[in-house]
Amino acid sequence: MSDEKFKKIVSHAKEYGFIFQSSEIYDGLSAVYDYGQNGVLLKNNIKEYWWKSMVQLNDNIVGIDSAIFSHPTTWKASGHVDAFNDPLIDNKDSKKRYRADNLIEDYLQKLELKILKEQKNQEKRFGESFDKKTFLETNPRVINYKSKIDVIHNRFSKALNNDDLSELKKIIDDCEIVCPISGTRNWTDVKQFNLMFRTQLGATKTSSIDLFLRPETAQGIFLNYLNVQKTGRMKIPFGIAQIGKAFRNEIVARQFIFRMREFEQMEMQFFIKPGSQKQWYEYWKKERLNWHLSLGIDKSLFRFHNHEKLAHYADAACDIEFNFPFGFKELEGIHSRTDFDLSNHEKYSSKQIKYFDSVDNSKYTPYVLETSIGLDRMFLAIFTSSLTYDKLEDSSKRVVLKIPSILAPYKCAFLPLLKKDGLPEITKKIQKKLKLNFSTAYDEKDAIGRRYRRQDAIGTPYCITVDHQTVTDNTVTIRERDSMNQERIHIDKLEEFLRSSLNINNWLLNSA
RNA sequence: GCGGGAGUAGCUCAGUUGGUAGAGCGUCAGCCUUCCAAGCUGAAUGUCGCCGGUUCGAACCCGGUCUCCCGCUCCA
Repeated sequence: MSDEKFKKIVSHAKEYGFIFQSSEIYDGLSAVYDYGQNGVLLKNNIKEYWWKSMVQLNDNIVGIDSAIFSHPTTWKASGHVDAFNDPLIDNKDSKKRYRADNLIEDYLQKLELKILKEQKNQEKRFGESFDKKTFLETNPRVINYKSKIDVIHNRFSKALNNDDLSELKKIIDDCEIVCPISGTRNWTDVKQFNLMFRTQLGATKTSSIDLFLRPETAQGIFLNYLNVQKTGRMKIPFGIAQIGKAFRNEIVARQFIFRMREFEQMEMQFFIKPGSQKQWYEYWKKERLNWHLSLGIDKSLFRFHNHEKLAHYADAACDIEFNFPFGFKELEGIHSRTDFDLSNHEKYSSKQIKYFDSVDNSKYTPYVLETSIGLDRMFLAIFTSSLTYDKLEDSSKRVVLKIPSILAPYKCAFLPLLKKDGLPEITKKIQKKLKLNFSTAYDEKDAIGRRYRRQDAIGTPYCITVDHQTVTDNTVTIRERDSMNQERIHIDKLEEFLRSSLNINNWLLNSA
């Protein structure tokens, strides 16, 4: 059902020049998409709206644009070399895939539980005379389990350190680990999945070093923390914002532009005093939701989702989820990243990354509060929630992209009512005065009603139509996209009209 | 990666048992029209996802491959 809607969204995005599959003439590239002539305008407008709300309206937030390449040690310090490296194994009967390391860990945990069970049984039997220590040291079954755990654990950590995949498989075989679903031991080989893209810096083989394309933009901010803090004379609390591309070799990338291999993030790292993270976490949760609501999108399409399993760097984390056609999914993440990143970079670089707080003469590694929104997901959220099929009174239909007008690719379209009597020339003259300050479109082909519908389909909020009356009194009609209402207005008042209704800061202030 | 479904014009799709492709909408040129896609005239557009095989002959049958969708799996 929402399948249908999703299909329509994808085809509308293509038909009207918003999103094309990348390299389509060569059959495309999996999970890579290009933004078309209208898509790029919408995308840029989203960026601008975010950037202004973050950098321009907050005195204590500055922006940077860091390189996609960074020193390879960055990803060791960040934990991505470890965390983004998964050994996976499939069960051929149940067709389920597991992380090989998780299977072994689960197995080890089961052995521990067995020991505990033995211990509890004995406790029940002997009551107060039960001596835990001697029991654990002398009970033959416990000793057996323990030595088993030791052996497996040793082999396991060795295999992990050496990236020995066949040893992992062997451990799974030796331990007779079965698939929880099928109950069989019919496993494939263990395969290594690295979620980071590799590339080389340097033109010749001998002089080149291996690099990763960044899997998140955040590290570029952490690497520049000292530079920005010192040169910008920044005082905690302060933030660094960035918009940029990130790359992940997702095992399965799906759902149109929701999960792409190359994607763009808009994120802000807010540096704070240790201990204040809870307060700032709540602050940014509220702030970020308000930002979304300021665009006028239905409140019920958003919800918070708290992470139960936290990432390796976080002490609290939640997502702002959006109700996409395929359900509520992450749109933006708000993470309390502690001092994990900065202190690790401190460790790996042997450079001191500290802040001297002259308020209380303390010196500390700042904590970090992150807000990170997927630009492509934001695009998709706007696009899917805006695409509507109106039924008009005369039972005809129209397709309208009811996007927030400040995000629209074109703010207005200039349409001569007829393609004669000098109307096109007058129209172009009026447009010329406004096109410097506003993104505008011009169309003179076909009946006026058809042209209105064309603009509806790409979300143009206003159509300005020039007719014969314009020639005599310099007035034009402004037709509004959603209501289809028309109003006559003098051409000298056009700019003021557009300015007031499309003022970004008004939108932002409305949310505050 | 596994299982299921799909790929024919810009979009949505038709194509009977194999005989080298059509429709609607859209697009383009023009006519007509003083305001909400539906009037008139004319036109363009596809190596039927790609490669190979079977066949006298393949959009259709077979194999491989790429891509998309759904479900698993994964998701700093």
